[in-house]
Amino acid sequence: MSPVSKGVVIALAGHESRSRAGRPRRADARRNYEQLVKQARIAFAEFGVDASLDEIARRAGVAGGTLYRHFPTRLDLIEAVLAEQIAELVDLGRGLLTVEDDFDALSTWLRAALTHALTYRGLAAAVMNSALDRGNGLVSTWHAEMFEVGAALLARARQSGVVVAYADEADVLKMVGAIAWAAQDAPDSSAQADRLLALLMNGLRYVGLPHQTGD
Amino acid sequence: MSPVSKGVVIALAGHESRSRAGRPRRADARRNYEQLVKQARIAFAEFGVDASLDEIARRAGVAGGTLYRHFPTRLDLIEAVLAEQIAELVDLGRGLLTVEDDFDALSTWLRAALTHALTYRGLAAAVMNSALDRGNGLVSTWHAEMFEVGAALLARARQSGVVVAYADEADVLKMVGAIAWAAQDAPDSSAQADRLLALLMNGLRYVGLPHQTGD
DNA sequence: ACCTGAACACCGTTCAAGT
DNA sequence: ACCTGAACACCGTTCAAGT
Repeated sequence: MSPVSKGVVIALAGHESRSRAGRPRRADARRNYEQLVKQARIAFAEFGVDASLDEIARRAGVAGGTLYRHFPTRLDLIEAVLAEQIAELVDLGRGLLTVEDDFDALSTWLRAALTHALTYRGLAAAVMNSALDRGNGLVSTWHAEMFEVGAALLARARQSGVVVAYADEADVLKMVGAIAWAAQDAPDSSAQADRLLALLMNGLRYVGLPHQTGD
Repeated sequence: MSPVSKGVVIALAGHESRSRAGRPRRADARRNYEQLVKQARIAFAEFGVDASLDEIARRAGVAGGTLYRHFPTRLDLIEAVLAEQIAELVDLGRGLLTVEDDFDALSTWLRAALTHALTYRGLAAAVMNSALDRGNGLVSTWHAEMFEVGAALLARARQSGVVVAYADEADVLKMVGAIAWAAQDAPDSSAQADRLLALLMNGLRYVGLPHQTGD
């Protein structure tokens, strides 16, 4: 509610409380915006990516057209819902960059990224994935920041030799999203996610040359 | 066309050429069935899981109701399209069980499974994933066979000590599906799939105890 | 036994009319 | 500037009527 607590999100999203022209929003527009995000959050948590936009508008107490005015595409609405979570992930990552143990820092952050990716029934994973597909043309500013901090953590661990040299930044983040997607609807969802992450971390860890069978 | 070349598929699917009662299909019903699968294959390849069933029926020259008569759910239609590919994968796996190098055999099969999972715009990966989620209540007979042959290859490699002991059968197959999903829409799709599979194989390979940092 | 095609409920999207 | 609500095109699904 207060400008202070909303500061981070506004800085990242940049369209919560002011229109494209930069002027402050009309009171009803602002209220509608907030209600839409709130109801979208609930709907996405329940139904995942396929949640009905019509239903979200209805629950927010606005007509369909209003939803479209605020969020021209489904992705715009999704991003508004994810913004806060991603900002937290970025903050965590920056803190971890100062932690001594490179591998632990990377491992901790990837675990947090996995937890994020698991939210909203695989929706976050899907968005992460498509953001990574676009390379530099990432979906949003905060995805770019998320990528940067993850890349920094990996690069650091790689340079100090605890992680294999061929581990690519985008690949590793892709794997995290992939794990979330795979474990999403499993009966033992979070347990499986844990095991799959362990498999990934094992693949990342440098333990010397693998013994060759042939030559 | 000949009973011989269609033998495998019929044996697995069990509803191509005869009705549930076991009697041979009427000629028009059989023709419709085949046209529907053929057009579905084309549509799934182009649009992925979300291909319009209406459009498939239209292109097959039948009314909507006819599609529903043959394939009560979307999954039924998808399975009919995937049946042949999965049968080939099972055959390959059985052959690989007699190959000497355990790790190479597993690696080769997982690569083939990944190629399969990449078909139809991620559709095959999604079906594999949901099949694995159901555990013993797998989606279809041929998914059960696919799981069995993959599990056998992994168990063999694990027992001879070239693969880490904690590698779970379902987990590894899940990862293959996940990799396919992740790489699906990437600009360098197949190259990324290769790299991610390499990461997985590195995580599977047993190379001795990882060096501990703490205790 | 099998197919057709109309009917239904639901969806996302657009846009003229309002305030 | 912003919202409403009707209109549109499209979708999956059901089912009575046909052959």
